[in-house]
Amino acid sequence: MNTIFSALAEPHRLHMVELLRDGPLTVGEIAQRLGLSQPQVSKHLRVLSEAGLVDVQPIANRRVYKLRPQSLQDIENWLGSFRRLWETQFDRMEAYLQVLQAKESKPD
Amino acid sequence: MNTIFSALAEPHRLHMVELLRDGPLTVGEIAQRLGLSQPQVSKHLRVLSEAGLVDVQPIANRRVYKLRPQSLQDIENWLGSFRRLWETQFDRMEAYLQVLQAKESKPD
DNA sequence: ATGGAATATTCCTGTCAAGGCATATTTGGA
DNA sequence: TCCAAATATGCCTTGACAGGAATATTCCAT
Repeated sequence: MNTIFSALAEPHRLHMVELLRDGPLTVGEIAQRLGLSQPQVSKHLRVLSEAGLVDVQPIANRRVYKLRPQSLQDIENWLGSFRRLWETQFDRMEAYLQVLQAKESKPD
Repeated sequence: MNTIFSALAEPHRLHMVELLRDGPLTVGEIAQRLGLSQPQVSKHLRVLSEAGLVDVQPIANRRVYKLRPQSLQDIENWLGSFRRLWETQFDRMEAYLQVLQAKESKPD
């Protein structure tokens, strides 16, 4: 999970992921569309690959990169544990303040 | 979106967010539970706050931090645009390979 | 076999961010 | 008013990472 967020933290990499959302692309195509150098793209793709966000498929000279749906599902699952935060009115702020108050008047 | 991922990319910050999932906490409590120094926690909370991931509520001496559900919803929405990747069998790899083949035999 | 295209890797450099420490700031209590 | 607790901020150092240029690698076509 940490690795995934780190990979997406880089603006160009995030952009690349969003670009691949519409289908697989080769390194050169990505470089061209984003106006980046080829080595730059290769290195970013390496990071994305190691984070499990993309898959490679060598075709002759080129390498076709595509998103790996599993990684996005991982994020989805992680988000799931927070879902009650906005589905229910799960705030607990008031309850917590009372706990603080209790500690005020009766510190351990 | 970029800011959010950057904030979550830091292991300690990710840990803090997961800690706040169970309810609001003060700076000191977070520092204690994660075994971090107080300034360390304050600085990380600042980043999380600027990314819109947490809210603060001053109570006397202390500051109670809580998750901001809206930010998590933002991630959810972002993920939404990728959902068809795993809901439908949206691969396009085969189709793309044919496009590549076409370019092979007929380059521009 | 040779050359050229597509991609990966290496080395180098500059930048930025995290951690540690000290210190400022705010607040309540004696 | 003065002190102590809780938190934030500033300064400094160090490590990691992105970008650029050059080079290595792989593959196809001739």
